[in-house]
Amino acid sequence: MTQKRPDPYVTLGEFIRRQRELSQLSVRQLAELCGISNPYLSQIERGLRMPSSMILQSLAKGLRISAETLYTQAGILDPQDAEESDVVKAVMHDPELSARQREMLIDMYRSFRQVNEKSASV
Amino acid sequence: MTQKRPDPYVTLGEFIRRQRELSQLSVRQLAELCGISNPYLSQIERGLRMPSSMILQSLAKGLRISAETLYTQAGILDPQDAEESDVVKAVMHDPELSARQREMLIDMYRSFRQVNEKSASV
DNA sequence: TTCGGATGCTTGCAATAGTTAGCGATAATT
DNA sequence: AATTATCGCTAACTATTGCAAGCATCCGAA
Repeated sequence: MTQKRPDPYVTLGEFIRRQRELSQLSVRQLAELCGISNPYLSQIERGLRMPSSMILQSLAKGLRISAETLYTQAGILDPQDAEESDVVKAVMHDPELSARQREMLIDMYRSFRQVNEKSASV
Repeated sequence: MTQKRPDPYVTLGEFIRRQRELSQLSVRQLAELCGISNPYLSQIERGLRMPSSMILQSLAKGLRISAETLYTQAGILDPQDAEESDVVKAVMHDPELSARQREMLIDMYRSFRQVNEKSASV
């Protein structure tokens, strides 16, 4: 556990917006990717609408994130998983990788996190 | 691995009804337990209505089943997610990465695995 | 400047989720 | 037999989701 969590109390909409911006997508682009209308996505991000299960599933696919994570963010699923540094742990425990491959994956992961942190602070 | 599935093609409603009957509950009883109206539960079980995320969550609690199981039954969560490697799952769950970064990590991981498989078989 | 395109947002409207009231059937009690 | 209670379901309604059309702003090119 336990990297620091960005914010314990983000709403689903804020989370989606953040993910979208991290992916450098406009509202319209993500909306089309998910097969939903752009005004509706805008409303979801601002918390004016509560998307149905199907819409959430589409959003998860569009953002390439697990639906469970979205549900957890939405407060719909119990937040027992949703760990951040689990990536490192899982990589470390995978017996099918070589030591060198593990190292590369972890380095790459950490550099991504670092880059994101810097761009987020601006 | 995953529990054995009762039936490959049960609908969400059929699944809920079966669970309810297993629990020896009437429609009204389960409905009250979940805080929803009994006609609505009846409609869900017969496949006439598609419950929202919140309702599904209530049903999961009432039936003492993990919400993920219900979501999978509803075809909302991909069952194949459960079969992914821990690394892929962890990457998919990481909310701090962008969609593109996740994709790159997963691609890289898979190519590693593939390379190892080939060299191992020789 | 003026135009064209991309950005996010507002506004009605159609479709569907979810409710309250109540019906007909069955079963147990009096 | 009559009453009472519980069963699942129908009907009619309200509330909310999700969409198409369009507005206002900004930015780069002519």
